Amino acid sequence: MQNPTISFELYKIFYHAAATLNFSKAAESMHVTQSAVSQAIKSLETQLGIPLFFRQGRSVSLTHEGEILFAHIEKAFHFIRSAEISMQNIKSLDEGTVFIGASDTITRYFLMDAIKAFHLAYPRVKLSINNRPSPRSVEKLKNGELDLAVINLLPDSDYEGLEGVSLTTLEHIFISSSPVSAVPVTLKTLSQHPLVCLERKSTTRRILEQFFATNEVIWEPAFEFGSFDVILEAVKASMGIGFVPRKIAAALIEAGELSEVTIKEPIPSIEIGIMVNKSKPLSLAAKKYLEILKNTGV
Amino acid sequence: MQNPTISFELYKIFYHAAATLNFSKAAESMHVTQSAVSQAIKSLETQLGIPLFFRQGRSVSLTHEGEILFAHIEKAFHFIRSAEISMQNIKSLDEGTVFIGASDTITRYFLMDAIKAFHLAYPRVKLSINNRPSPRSVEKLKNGELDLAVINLLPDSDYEGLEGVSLTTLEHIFISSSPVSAVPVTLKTLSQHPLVCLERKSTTRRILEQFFATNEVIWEPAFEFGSFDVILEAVKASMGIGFVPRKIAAALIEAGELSEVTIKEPIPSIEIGIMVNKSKPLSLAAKKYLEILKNTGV
DNA sequence: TAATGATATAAGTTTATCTAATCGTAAGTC
DNA sequence: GACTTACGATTAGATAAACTTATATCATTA
Repeated sequence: MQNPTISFELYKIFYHAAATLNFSKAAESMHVTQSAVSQAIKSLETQLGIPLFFRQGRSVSLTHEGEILFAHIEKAFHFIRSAEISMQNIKSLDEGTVFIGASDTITRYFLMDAIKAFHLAYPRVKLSINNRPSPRSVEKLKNGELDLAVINLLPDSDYEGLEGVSLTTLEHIFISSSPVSAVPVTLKTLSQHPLVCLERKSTTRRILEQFFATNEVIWEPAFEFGSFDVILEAVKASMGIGFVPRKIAAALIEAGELSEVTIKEPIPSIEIGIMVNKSKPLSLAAKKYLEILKNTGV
Repeated sequence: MQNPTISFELYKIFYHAAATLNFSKAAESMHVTQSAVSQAIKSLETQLGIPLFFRQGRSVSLTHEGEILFAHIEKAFHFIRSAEISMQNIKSLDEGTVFIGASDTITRYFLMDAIKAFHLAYPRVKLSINNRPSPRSVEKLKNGELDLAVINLLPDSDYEGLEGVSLTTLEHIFISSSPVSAVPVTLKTLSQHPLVCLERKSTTRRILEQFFATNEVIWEPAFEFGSFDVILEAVKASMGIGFVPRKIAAALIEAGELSEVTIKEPIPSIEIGIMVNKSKPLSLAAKKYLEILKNTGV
């Protein structure tokens, strides 16, 4: 006798009936009639083959077996209630997490304002920022680990299953501690100076290599560092000419601590884009973050 | 927006779907079609207003929110499952408790065999024997604390709401350490001897008092004790003539350690009966115990 | 004794759930 | 690359479950 399992809905009704020990009040609290509760309880008792209540006159009480059942169902009920509260909170942005992938650089220079604004607007929603190089973020996006990723859009990459929009253009410049020339110099001229750049696997480095290759200039970096911070310091210390996104050097150039070295050849720029997984529905929180990110004029 | 609450049944379906991450398999395990699961999940997502799964191609996975929901629902599910297992066990007499009320004396001399037999037959079912005087057992029976009570049936008691059957008749006799007379003596004669009897509130004592009163014989006990064991010892020590249920003295009379003192006047006897609460359904275990009790020739 | 407060029951209706059939799509296979 | 398989979505109609209304029943209380 493989029984057609008992509907969980009956347990909900049982919970209310057992908790109040009054079918009419239980019915009221569930917005149904007393008759419905009465029938549901009867059905549960029949299906279990065990009487759960005993009715004496106008009051009902639990049988011993009913109490055993209630002890279990009560716990189950509370877990379901807390599940529903959790879902409520997620909807009202009172809890939840947005999983974001982005490189260190992008996080620091493009996401920070949005992160701050989001936290101000929805202080209970966590932002889990996964700092990985763009290709890793793309992977994680594809297998659903991330809600969204802000990455360097590379023309030859495989973005199947994803979709996104360009957020901004990342312009690169050369910088030095003091002006090199009043007029733009050629790349060839520039390559005579020691160059300070990011380590090999980075996007910025790839841009740089491609730039030299396209213009058929032989070069070699004098220094390689892991972060733009260190590069800026190195350039300030006159160790050489640096290659960084304009945005990163902007403040220091403004302050007169660094100078831009203009180049005759047009420096390639790259797109920064927001990507999401086409088949993964965006949570409300993620949508809100996206909104803020797009509005926080980058 | 006071929402018509979500059917718990949907959570059951969600549990299976999330646990297998395969709607078809989940459907199979619930003996429904894949379509039903698909629709139920969709309905749950709609009602919650939160996507729970993301479908990419032929595989589904949980969204972050889906995982949060699952974490809760999983626990609830297990509690319900254990509730159902408990109910199963109760039905198969693999667990459960029978609550029985009876006086010490009745328990010892009338229930013990049945208790042993029951325990042998259903070793996992507990017997909770509540040893109280009969009137207390009747009270507890009325308010549902007991499944059944074995009590002295007194003609003037209020057994409303209860029902029961007579189990046996409790015959009382007088006993002494050695034969008093070859022929029955009168109650008056007997009252000349020191009498050893049970304490005032007991049923046996009441019977005795009533017996003397009916026959208009003035008397006073020489000794009052709290249990029949002590009375038997006192009589054996020739401290006086005792008044006890025949059943209790039978073995000792048989062994020649005590003698019955026969009386001219007919000694009243009392009925011992099994009572249950009319409106409280008997558990299967209680039914089985009753059965055994009735068959264990008392 | 009548009124009240509670549950049970019967009949009919509504609603929710399920099935069957079909489609769409990604992933394997030859 | 075409074929096949595995899986989920969708639709429409069928079925069963759940609910409501109305009434009966019963014990308590006024």
